[in-house]
Amino acid sequence: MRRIAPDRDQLLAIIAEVFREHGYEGASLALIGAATGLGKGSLYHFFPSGKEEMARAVIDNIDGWFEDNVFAPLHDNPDPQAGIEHMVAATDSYFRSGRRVCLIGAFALDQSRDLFASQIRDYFGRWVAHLADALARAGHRPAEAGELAEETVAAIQGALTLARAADDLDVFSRTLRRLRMRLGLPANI
Amino acid sequence: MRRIAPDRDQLLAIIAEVFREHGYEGASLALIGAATGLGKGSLYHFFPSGKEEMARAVIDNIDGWFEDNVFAPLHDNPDPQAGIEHMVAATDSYFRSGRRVCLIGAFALDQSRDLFASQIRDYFGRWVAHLADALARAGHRPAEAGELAEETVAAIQGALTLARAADDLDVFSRTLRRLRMRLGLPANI
DNA sequence: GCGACATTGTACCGAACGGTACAATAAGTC
DNA sequence: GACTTATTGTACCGTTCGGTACAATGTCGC
Repeated sequence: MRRIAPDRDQLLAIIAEVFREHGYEGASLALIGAATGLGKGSLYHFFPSGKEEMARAVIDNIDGWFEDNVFAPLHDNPDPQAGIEHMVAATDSYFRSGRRVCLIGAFALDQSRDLFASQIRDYFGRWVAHLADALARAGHRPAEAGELAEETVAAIQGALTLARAADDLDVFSRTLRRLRMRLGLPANI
Repeated sequence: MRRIAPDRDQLLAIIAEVFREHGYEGASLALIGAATGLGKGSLYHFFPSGKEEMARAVIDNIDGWFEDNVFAPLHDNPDPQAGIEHMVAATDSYFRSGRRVCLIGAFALDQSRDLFASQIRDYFGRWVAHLADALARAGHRPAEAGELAEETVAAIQGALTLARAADDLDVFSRTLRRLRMRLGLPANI
């Protein structure tokens, strides 16, 4: 019964890639069908409310990944520095060193933000909050920790945009290197 | 006869706003027609190659505005600090303190980047190059100036994304304040 | 085997898409 | 006035859009 669960993760990953590459409007059901190998019958079986439900599920899935691999380590690791280190590494890995774009960031920019406003706000809000918390525990003053957290998350988003605009992956790795320094992490791991 | 878009610059500004809000795919000719008050006959009269030509003209128009109001001051002002100050003010003004999104940045994220790749790369490349030049003239070591310029442009893009995601304009103004400090500008003007 | 449910392919819908054709009208210019 | 060009409205094109209907097939417990 529940064995669709592991498959569902793969399915959502494929659909996410289509949304990532084409945006919400540009990701047609034809593209999604071609990428997943599923016809409309199957797609509407798994997502009865159609494209919007697919996008919502994709965002939830990404949010869950970040919750497990980024936010929770930031919050749970008794050593805040180690948690932050983990965040940087997971971020680099997730965005494939700049090859991948942030789907939720891309959604935030156009009209589709209105559809998913609360999910988008929640995702970025939790990222900033958990990072600020870890920075505060690492010794930063609370106000400074909040600003540095916001600056860090924004820098990652901006680096993804700029890396894709310039078609130069080094933009992203340079940004992570600078952030690492600013966050008080050792230069190399 | 009352014209809604008397001159080309105003027309392009209106079309730009539609692309900004809906993205390239989402900006339908119906939306563009409604926003400009022009029917398809007029739109195809001014832009014979259709939507792609409209987008290209809009990007050129934005690029030209930045050339005149941001890049040239950075390059021409004999006082590099004053040029950088001008850039920050013009940027704040152009993006309406975070209310507006960067159309070219948004285009860079999805599939439409492929259509406009060279224009997008050029825009950001010149922004970074001119800012780096001004920073070098202001006393930064060349390598450091390049990194700081890249960091600054990326931070602006990221702040626009985050401000819209969080629906909080303060994100943008806080970012500009931090950038101002890092760029060696006085805290207040 | 059976029945129950999960999954799929396919044909179809109305609406919207980008784009074209072209005649009607407006605006100069002489 | 007439001639020329710029601009516009409208009807239309083929295609694709997101979405629906539903019968056929697969998969499972029993």
